[in-house]
Order: sequence, then C-alpha cells, then structure tokens
Amino acid sequence: MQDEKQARKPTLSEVAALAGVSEITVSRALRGSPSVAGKTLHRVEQAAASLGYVRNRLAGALAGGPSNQVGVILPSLSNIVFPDVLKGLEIRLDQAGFHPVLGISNYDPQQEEQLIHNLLAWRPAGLVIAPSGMTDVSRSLLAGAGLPVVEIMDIDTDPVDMAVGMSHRGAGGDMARHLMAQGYRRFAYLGHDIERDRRACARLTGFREALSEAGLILDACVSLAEPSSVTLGRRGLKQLLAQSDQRPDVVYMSNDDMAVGGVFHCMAQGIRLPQDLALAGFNGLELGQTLPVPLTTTATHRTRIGEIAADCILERLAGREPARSTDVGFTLIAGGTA
Amino acid sequence: MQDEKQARKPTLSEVAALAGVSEITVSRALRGSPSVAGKTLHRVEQAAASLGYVRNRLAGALAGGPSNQVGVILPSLSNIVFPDVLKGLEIRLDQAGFHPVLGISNYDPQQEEQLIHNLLAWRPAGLVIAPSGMTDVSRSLLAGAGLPVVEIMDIDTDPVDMAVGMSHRGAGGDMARHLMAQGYRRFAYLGHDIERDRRACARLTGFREALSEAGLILDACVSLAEPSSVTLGRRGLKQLLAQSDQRPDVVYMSNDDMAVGGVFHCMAQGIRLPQDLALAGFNGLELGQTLPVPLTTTATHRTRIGEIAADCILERLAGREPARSTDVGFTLIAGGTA
DNA sequence: TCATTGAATGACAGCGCTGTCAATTGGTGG
DNA sequence: CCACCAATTGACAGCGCTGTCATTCAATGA
Repeated sequence: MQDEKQARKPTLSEVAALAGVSEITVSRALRGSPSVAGKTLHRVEQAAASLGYVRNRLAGALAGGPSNQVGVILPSLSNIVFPDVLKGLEIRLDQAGFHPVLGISNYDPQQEEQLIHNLLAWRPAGLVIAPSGMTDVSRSLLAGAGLPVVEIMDIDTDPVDMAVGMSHRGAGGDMARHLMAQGYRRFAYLGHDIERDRRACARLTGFREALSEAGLILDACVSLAEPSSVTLGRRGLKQLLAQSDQRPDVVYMSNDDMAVGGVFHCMAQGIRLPQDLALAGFNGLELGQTLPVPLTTTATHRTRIGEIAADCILERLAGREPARSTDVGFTLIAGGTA
Repeated sequence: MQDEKQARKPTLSEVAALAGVSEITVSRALRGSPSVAGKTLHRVEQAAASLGYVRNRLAGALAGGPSNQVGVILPSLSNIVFPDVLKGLEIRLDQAGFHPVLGISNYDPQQEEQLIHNLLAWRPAGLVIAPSGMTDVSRSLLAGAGLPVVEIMDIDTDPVDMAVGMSHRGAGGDMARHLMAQGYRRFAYLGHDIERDRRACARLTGFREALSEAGLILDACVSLAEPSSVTLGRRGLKQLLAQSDQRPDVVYMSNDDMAVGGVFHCMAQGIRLPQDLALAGFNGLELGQTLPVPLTTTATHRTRIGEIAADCILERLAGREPARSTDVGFTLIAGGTA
C-alpha cells in the first residue's frame, strides 16, 4: 500500500498488468463476479491492494454499469425531522452499498427545480424527494428521468412515480377530533412559516375541516413568518395569549418544537397544563415525551419513511414493482398537555 | 420540453445537431464559457431546452472536467449536532454548485474505512470527515487520494490534510474551572456510550485534568452504553443519584441532550437547580437555552464548522492554501443550572 | 492593401471502465 | 479417442463528455 500523495490513481489496466490478466478479468474479480477462478481472484486482489487501487465509479457508471448514488432532496436540516428521515434512508441505502447525494431546497420550488436538474446530471440510480411545491418543470424532469422517484412525507397528492408518507390532513383532523372529545371548545392555532411548509398547512386544513364538521371554528390562528423552533413557540404562545381577549382552551401548535416552547412558556408563567391551557403538537419527538408532563402530539414514523423510500428505490432497481403509494400512518399520543 | 418516459437521454451531439454547431460548442455554451457568441448561446439553449437535455456529469468528470461532489462522512444523524454541521456544509457547497455525498460511520472505524473507499471511488472534489478513530488504512487512503480533505469537529489531533473544529479537551477543562469557581466541590460525570464517542471522551479527560490540577477528583463517573438522548439523561441522572450515598454538588453531563433529561428529572423530583444540584451540559443547543432555567453549557459553533470546512475545500480547489488547522472555539454559557 | 490579431468555432483523442460476444481450456461420457 | 459442455478468460467497442491544439474569419492598423 503506497502512502504518497499521487494525483494519478492506478487504473484497471495497471492492476491487470501486475496480476497478469486482462482488464476485464480484474473488473469482474473486483466486482465479485462468480465466473472468476479463486486463484485469479486472489492474485487480482493482491495486485489491487499493492497498488492502492481505488475503483473509478465514474467510468463504470458511464460505461453502462450501475450507479449506486441516490439523489435526496429535503427542504431543511434545521429540525430533527428531516435528519431522521435521512437516517432511515441512509441505513437502507448503505446496506445495499448506495450513497445519498444531498440537496436542500429551503422550501423553495425554484431551488428544488434546480437541485433536481443538478442531481439528475449525475445519473443517480434513483431520487427521493420531500417536495416543496414542485414546479411543472420539476415534474417533467422527474417523469422524463427514467429512474425510480419516491416523493416522501405526504401522500395527499398524486405522485409522479411513488410516494411514501402519511396524510397530514388526516393527522390534523384526528387531532381536532381528539381535542373535541376531551371537551375543549375554544381552539387556537400557532404556526411557523406556514407559507413555505405545505405539510404544516395541510395539517391546519385538516384541523379546520374537522372543527367545522362539528360546527366549531378556530378562534385564533397565528402564523409567524420564521422557521419553527422552541424559542419561536415560546415567544409565539406569549404573543398569542396576549392578543386574545379570552384565553383559548387549547392551542394546536404546528409541531413539537413549537409546542415544547409553548410548554416552557406555561411553566415559566405558572400556567397549568392542561387545566388552564391545553397544548398539542405534532411529530412525537422524544423531547416532548420526556417533559415532566408528556406532550399531547401525533407521532410520525420518520425514520420508517426513509427506510421504506429507500426500499422502494432498491426494489424497483431489482426489477420488482413496489406499491405506488405507501401510508406509514401516524399515532396520536394522548399525553398530559391536552 | 418532452414529458414522456425515455430511458435514453439526449446527448450533447443531438443538441449540437439541432443547434447546427459542434458538440464542443454546445459543451462550452452550456457551461457558460465566455468564448461563445451570444447568438450561438441562445440557439444552443433553445435546442437543449427543446430536447430536455440534462448534462451528464459522469462523462464530464471522467473526461477530466471538474467534479462537484464532496464526500461527507459523519458518525451519526441521530442528534441535531451533525445535521447542524451538515447544514453549514450544504449551504456553502450549494452556493458553489457542489453536492455532498453522504456516509454515516456509526462511530465505527471499520465502516468509516469502507465509506472512505466507496466515496473515493466517485472521485469527489474533496472529502469532509468527522473521524471516528481512523484506521491506518483510512489515513493512507486519504493521504493518497490527492484531494482536499478536512477533518472536522476536533482539532486536538494532527490532521492528514486540514482540520476545522475546536478543542474538546479544552472545553472540558474550561467547564471544570468554571464550576470550581462557582464553589462546587463534589463532582460527578454522566455520559453516554463513551467508548464510541471520542470527543465526549476528550471532554471528560479535560474535565478530569482541570479538577486534578486543583487537587480535586471526580467522585462519580457513570457512562451508559447507549447513544445519548434526553431519556437517557433523565434515566441516567436518576440512577446516578440513587447509587451515590452522598449527593454530588454538580453533574457534568456528556452533552445537552443528556443534560436536558437531567433537568427534567430534577423538575419532576422537585430537586431545585442549582441549589440542590447543579447540572452542566455541552453543545449549547437552543433547547437548553429555552428551558425555564437556561442550561449551563458550552456553546459550540457547529454550523460554522460546516461552513468553514466547505470553504477550505473550495479554497483549495481554487488553488489557494487555507489554514491547516482552524479553531472555531467555543463559548461557555453560564446559565442558571450551575 | 496586407500582415496581424483576437474572437469564435471545430477536430481529435481519450478519460477508465463494462456490456457483449467470442475464444480458450480441461474434463466427461460414449 | 472425440464430440461436447461448463468454466474461465479475453478482444473490442463505446459510454458522453472535455482538454488541447488547430482553424476560420472579420476587424484592425500601418
């Protein structure tokens, strides 16, 4: 094994020369083809190791070999939710020897379109995307790419190819029904940058629909044009309570980060949960469940989404036909805050 | 723009034929070369758009063009720390038109070695790695790769090429000194899977060294063989307090997740912070600072590390010579828990 | 008017590998 | 002993693009 800095890396043919076989035999040996004799294999491995040979996948993929890269487009990494999804993806992809190539869209359809184009240029084996309002160009790029595409997180819309996720609208509705069943009647909503986060928006829609089916309405609905955070939830709840002349029974927060911030505000102000005010979140983060009073929320199966999305890609590559749409569902957690 | 599924994507020469110019002119036009006439450029762009042409970077990179992929190896995505770093990396890389190709080592030197090999096979423009006990083979692979390599998080060890991070040992020492200055004398440590997390280990070492310089010792040191989490911190503190006959003055927790769990345990048990017990964490997560009593901790500049690491790669690619080692430092936050 | 220059374009080869098809080998049974 | 088969190996072409060097052509100044 050489340890010198050397720009030109050894090639197949150098390994072949050293091992005394042809290039193609080296290629096959190093890729684990069964049709290489044990002795030859050994000799090739020796030669490769002694030259410090590192296979050039660019050439391989260009020559028609398979790519093991999978494009992954997520809207953000600031909240643990998408890293959780990415973790699930990575686990499964890694097991199959694949690598995610990452792009962050910042919830911007234009950036998303650009990313799709750029990632497609690397001819990945597949693409996983948590859409942020895909443009027509985006859809057309994906449809014409001729590779497996999985749209993740939400299954409320029709996917270009495959979808893995849950119904955010349904989750919002279920939470509204749960809260109504608890006897709450005065509802408020506190959200983050909802213009950009379509899924939070879908939850709110579902929430509103369920209320309205029961003849109730949302008394207050505040959306702050900032990314969600614990701080924002804390600040936002303070603001919401200050500006409403009659305190709501319960506040549905756009996610658990926001809701935990709300819980902290209540703790600091001596507002008792849930007697004085009830709070509900979304995501089922570990954090919320470890609070002295566990958060009422909707648990989502984020890592699972990543795993299944990866499986869909891998299945398709193996020639099988995975489900067009997979619902991983969600679980309402009736905690102590509502 | 065609929207049919089509396995064979249009090539440069098809665009060239349609635009009535040579391939190389199309190549130049699409890459924004200044030596293409405005009129030609326009014609090429039209042709490319009408065919739905997507550049093949595999071929480009193989032919000697630049790659815009950067390998990124992180030990985990379960904690917000590494996504934060990744975010910083992504921001800067994206601005320059680069993409991270991700690998997760699970704190395992063997997996790490495998990942380095696999990522190098894609001939990335650079590599960023948060090392997990690199093997000799790993070092030799990196040294021989002939590309910019940035080792991130820690600067206590000698890097193969470049390093960006902070001294974890120093951070542990500073916290010990801070706590001693507050008058605490009975110290305990509660850690997570410390066998695997070398940086947490380095902090503990620094902490111990500082104590011992002052003639003090660590009365109790508990490490639980699980990944860090809020739950583990809560459970762990309970356990630690139960098994020590005399309650320590202060517990240094391996990170903020653990520490927040500890805070929750105290809240639930009516243990007053910091009168009955003091707690300190590490990382300066937003969460800890939003608690009713802000956590005493060491703020780290994670996103900054990612940004600088990306800059190092980009600088080197631009032919400049960035600093071999960059210390982003840390900031002790004297919160309310210690 | 003519050599000179710079802008714009093109021809060519080859990056390193793998799919396809062909060739070689040793062993088998009739 | 020979046709035949499976196991093993190889020759060849070409994936789609870009670096390098060469060419064209109109504009410029002496």
